[in-house]
Amino acid sequence: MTLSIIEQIKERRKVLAISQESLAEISGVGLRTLKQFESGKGNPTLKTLQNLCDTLGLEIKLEVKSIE
Amino acid sequence: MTLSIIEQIKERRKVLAISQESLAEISGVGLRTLKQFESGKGNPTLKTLQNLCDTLGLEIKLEVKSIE
DNA sequence: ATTAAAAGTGCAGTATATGACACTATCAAT
DNA sequence: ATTGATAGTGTCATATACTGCACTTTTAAT
Repeated sequence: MTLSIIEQIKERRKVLAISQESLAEISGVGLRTLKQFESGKGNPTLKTLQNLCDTLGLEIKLEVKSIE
Repeated sequence: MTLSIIEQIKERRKVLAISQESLAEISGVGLRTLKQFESGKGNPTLKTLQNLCDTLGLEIKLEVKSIE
């Protein structure tokens, strides 16, 4: 059961015990925007994703899919 | 020298020897949109990224950044 | 049961991503 | 030098991402 990108971000935020409000402030992403993602709505841009990931100490990587 | 996400996608397309036009058609991403990305402009949405990655056999992963 | 903090939602304005069309530029071959 | 395929650009219309504000709901604590 692999988590979606958004779910992974949400999990990471919780591991770091940061509120949505704090993450929004630190990352520069609007609180309304963050709330939307975490409640399963929305379709973030790469820039927004990167802002969040940078703040959370996450790295976005592309891997060649293995032939299961 | 780490490549940007977009650059990695471009590289992958070339490895597979697919034209922008083919990739656009297969992935469902507009040709104009794809051209924009590969020429360094634009800020794709996650959905668009995933369409491209799916088609190219790439997987988007989030990793916890190692300390330095 | 109260309370406070955190998370989620409705609405509305602004910015911008997406996409189509037509065009130009570049490249690779003969 | 021509030709054909591929890549890049200008403009514009439409869709939607981003955001703030105000509000409600949920969660977690005493």
